[in-house]
Amino acid sequence: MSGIGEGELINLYKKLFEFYGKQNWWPVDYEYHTLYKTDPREEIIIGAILTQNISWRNVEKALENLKKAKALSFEGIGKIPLDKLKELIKSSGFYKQKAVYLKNFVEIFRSIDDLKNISREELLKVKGIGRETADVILLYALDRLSFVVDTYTKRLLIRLWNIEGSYEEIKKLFEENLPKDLEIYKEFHALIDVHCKKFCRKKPVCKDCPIADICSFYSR
DNA sequence: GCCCAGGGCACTG
DNA sequence: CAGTGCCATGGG
Repeated sequence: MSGIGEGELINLYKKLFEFYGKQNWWPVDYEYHTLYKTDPREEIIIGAILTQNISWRNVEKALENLKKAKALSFEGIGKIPLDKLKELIKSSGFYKQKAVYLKNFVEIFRSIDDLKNISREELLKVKGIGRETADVILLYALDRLSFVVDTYTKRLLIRLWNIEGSYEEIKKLFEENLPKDLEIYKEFHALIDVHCKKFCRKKPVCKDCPIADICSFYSR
C-alpha cells in the first residue's frame, strides 16, 4: 500500500503545525460544563455523532440548541423526549437517525465513567458508531492512542503520495509511523482537516499551499 | 439549481 | 471484502 515511513509523516506534521499552529481539538464549551456541572467529554461524543458527514457549522447550531435545553450531556439527552431531541438537532442533518443513535448511546452508557474501560471493538458494536466516530471517542474523549482517519486524511494521502488503502490500513500507517503521543495524534488529525478545508479540497486549491513542495499532485 | 460537508447502516455481488 | 442507495440540513 505504501512506501513511506516515519520521516515523511513527521515531516508533514511539522509543516502543517508550523503553518496553522496548534488547533486544540476537540472544541468544547468548558464554561457551560462548569456552570451545569456536566462532563465536557460527553459533549465531545455527542458532537462526534452529530458531525457524521455534516459540516461543523451545522453541528454548532445543534449544540447551541442542546445547551439552551440544558441537554448537552448523557443525562440531558436521556431525559428529553425523542421528538424534542430531533427538533433540537435538526440542523445537523440525518437528524432522525442521529437522534436515535444518541438516545441509544446514553441508554447503554449512562455517564462517561461507563466508557472508562471500553474497547474499540465494543464501541464498534454500538449502532451509529462506525470506525471514525469510535476513534474520535477514543482519542478526544478518552485520551487513548487511536488515530482518527477521515475522508480528508484519505484524500490527502492520495494527493501527496498516491497512497490508497482501507480505513484500517491508513490508520495503521499513521500509528506505526508516529510517536505514541496523544498531543501529536490529536493535533495531526485536526491539522489535516483544517488543511483540507482550506487547500486540499475536493477541487484542490494549490495556490499558496503550504505543503506544495512535498506534494506529488502539485508537481504533476 | 447544483455541490458539498469532520459517516454509518443495510443490502448486494 | 468492495460497491451502492439511503439518510437531510444549510452555506457557498
